[in-house]
Amino acid sequence: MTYAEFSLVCSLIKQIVDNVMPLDNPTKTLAVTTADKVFEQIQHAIVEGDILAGSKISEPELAKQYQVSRSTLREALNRLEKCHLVERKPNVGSRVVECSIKGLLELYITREALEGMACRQAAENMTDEEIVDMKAMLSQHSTAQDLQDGVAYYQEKGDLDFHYKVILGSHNAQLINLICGQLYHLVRMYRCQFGMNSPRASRAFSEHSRIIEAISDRDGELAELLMRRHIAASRKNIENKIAEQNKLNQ
Amino acid sequence: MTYAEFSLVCSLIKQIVDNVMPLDNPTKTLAVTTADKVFEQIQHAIVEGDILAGSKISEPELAKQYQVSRSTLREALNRLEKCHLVERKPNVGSRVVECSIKGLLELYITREALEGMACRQAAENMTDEEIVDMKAMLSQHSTAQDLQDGVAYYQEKGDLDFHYKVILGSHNAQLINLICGQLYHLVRMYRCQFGMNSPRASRAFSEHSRIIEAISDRDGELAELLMRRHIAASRKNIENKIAEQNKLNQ
DNA sequence: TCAAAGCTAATTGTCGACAATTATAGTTCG
DNA sequence: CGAACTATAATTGTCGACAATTAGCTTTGA
Repeated sequence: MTYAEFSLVCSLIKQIVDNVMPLDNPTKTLAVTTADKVFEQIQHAIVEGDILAGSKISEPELAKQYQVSRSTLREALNRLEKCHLVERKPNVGSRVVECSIKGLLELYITREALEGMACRQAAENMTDEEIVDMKAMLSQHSTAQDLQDGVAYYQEKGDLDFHYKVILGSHNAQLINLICGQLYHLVRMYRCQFGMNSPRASRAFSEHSRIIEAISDRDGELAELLMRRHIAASRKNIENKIAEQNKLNQ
Repeated sequence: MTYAEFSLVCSLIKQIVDNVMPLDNPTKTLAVTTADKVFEQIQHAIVEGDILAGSKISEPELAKQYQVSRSTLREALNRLEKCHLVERKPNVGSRVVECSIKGLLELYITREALEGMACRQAAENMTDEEIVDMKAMLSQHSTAQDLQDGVAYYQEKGDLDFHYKVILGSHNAQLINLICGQLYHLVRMYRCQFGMNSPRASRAFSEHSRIIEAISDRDGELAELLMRRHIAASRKNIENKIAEQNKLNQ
């Protein structure tokens, strides 16, 4: 196999992977144990609403459904609990987390705090290569409208890619773990369940580019401010939609 | 039993509990299952360094030591993983988390972000009763120097009480869970292992009272700013100490 | 002598069964 | 008729054993 052929195969594989599970974390480690695989399957099912939010989880039933023993399933449930997708009460059982408006707003408040700080840290700690890479990604996204099919999909992916790159750029393991490993599963769940493929795309793009500029200037304070505004704008956008809907219902 | 007697007993019980496990979270739910109890015991052992940081955990050994089956011990390990006190690699095993200076600083950066936001939310969401309660606590701490024994102890407890009250005052379940349920176990671990009964007590006290003032004025922006400075000051204090020690070693 | 391969021992992951707790349905009493 | 109690069924927690994987040591070959 020539190197050119090898590269082609690699890019094809990457494309397939991106399409099959495009919204997964960059922190995700590939599942080696069966509990891991079951965890991922249930995670997808919860995020996409195949298992209803707020519903009770029957251990024997799910174990049978996924063809594993109850111990293995419990192991999977433990990981789901770690990323706040299920809650467990001792001697009572597990429930899928509920999606409430209050919960959604609390999540955005928390994101504002954490990602704001991550952005400040990114301005301080990102390598020059990482910054170049991020600029390249952004300019690629700006010319990506010719990808006719699945525009909303690519918008969401573009947004996530940007945020992930900033978070990883903080080089702060604590922040990375909290945001990518825990919060973002919930974010994705809310996006799926509330059908939030936000129509803020164009504005978000210009906000993204200003944030990158601040990071590139190594201006941590500005970078944090802009990221917080960016997330707060999303939150207010949601609040407005809710207020609108309430007005219609009255 | 008269009501007066009942009250006396209650206060005595509270005092005992406070002394036995004074530094525990307000979010802690009492252990009902044996896995819970084992979890708490190992947690204490890790935080206080009885189980060395960075050391490998042998499941069979610990199971025998705590007189439980390996499944139960694994359940406990899962909860320890949830509060970032142990890390697990599939098919390899669990290790107690390492205490590094980098990790400590990352932890404080994260606290700054989260507690800063919690403080802003507290200014917006705390009830008047909660504010009164917090002011009372502060004035009690200011006159508590007559508690001769264990000054450092009471200083630490006072500091934690203050922070807990602010965090709970945010009324944001996400923030409360992240900070109290996860970060603070690590904070306590670092405090124990690095012997950090900070000598910033007097300055910290005045900082606390200014924060409460801002909350009382419902000035969220100022409250956040002051809390972030308060935590950043702790961090810088640590950084200075480390720099000092490095100079001595050279 | 050093590196690599193979083997043994120990550790982790998974399973099914039993014990303890909780939920449910039926019954009885006021 | 409704509320409280009781007995049964179902679910969760815990246990010990087996399978799969990894680590350490010995052996073999260059």
